[in-house]
Amino acid sequence: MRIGELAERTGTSRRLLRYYEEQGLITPQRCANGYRAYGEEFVDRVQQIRGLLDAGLPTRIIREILPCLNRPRDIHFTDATPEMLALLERERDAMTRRIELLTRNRDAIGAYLAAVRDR
Amino acid sequence: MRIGELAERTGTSRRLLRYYEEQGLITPQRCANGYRAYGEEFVDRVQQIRGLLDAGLPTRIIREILPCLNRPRDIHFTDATPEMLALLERERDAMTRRIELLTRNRDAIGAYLAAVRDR
DNA sequence: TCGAACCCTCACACTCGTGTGAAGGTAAAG
DNA sequence: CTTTACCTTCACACGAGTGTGAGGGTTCGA
Repeated sequence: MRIGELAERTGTSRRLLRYYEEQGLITPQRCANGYRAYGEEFVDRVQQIRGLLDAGLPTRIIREILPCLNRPRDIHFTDATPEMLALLERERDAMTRRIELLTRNRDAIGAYLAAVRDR
Repeated sequence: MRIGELAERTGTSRRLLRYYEEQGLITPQRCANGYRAYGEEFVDRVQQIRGLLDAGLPTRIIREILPCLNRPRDIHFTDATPEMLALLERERDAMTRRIELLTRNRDAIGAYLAAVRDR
């Protein structure tokens, strides 16, 4: 798969895919002509990256935790240092707080919309 | 209340409060000496702004929808144009998608942590 | 063989939410 | 009166994401 197709299938721009690569988040193969070649698994990978970025994690952290998360079954325990685990716990808790905040705000907007509709 | 106290009570920085003002999200009074003077209601207001920013809304949008949301009971139906309502619906739906994404990612991290713990 | 639609790198520049620090005014307490 | 802890504005900088354009290569179908 070349960059255009991956961009289309993940809903990102080519630009952004190159940016993620520059940040060390994905490292596609290269064809003889220099074109990037992505496997099927990159679709999921990119979506996970977008999810984590959206969760507020900086690329720096994502780069570190991605190796632990990218194999759904065969988890990499090896490179999970204690610091890494503590970091993950903190991030998970921050995400929980974030989800609550987001839910409250969404519901506030929802309540407003409902009130207007019932007017 | 001056800026320092508001910053402390809302968990933001003074810098950020000035930025929100610059963006037209809050407009505190001014004392004779030029100091910003905030009323009690700004605590809630700032927290709501932070919630919406965290939800991914840009200040531009927040500036528009805040007048509709800032009075919990006495909602401003008046300035809720159809475009505004459509915007709010879109944002609410985007927030829902965002919550789902965030939850999935948090759970993935949680599952990883649980797996490591059970090793 | 030509053109369209891809791809490449490099680079400048903008937005948005923040941090940080400089240079200076003010207020209150020792 | 001086120190300390506020406050003011202004400005530079960063990270993440994104647009745009220059200058150039590749692939493929008409």
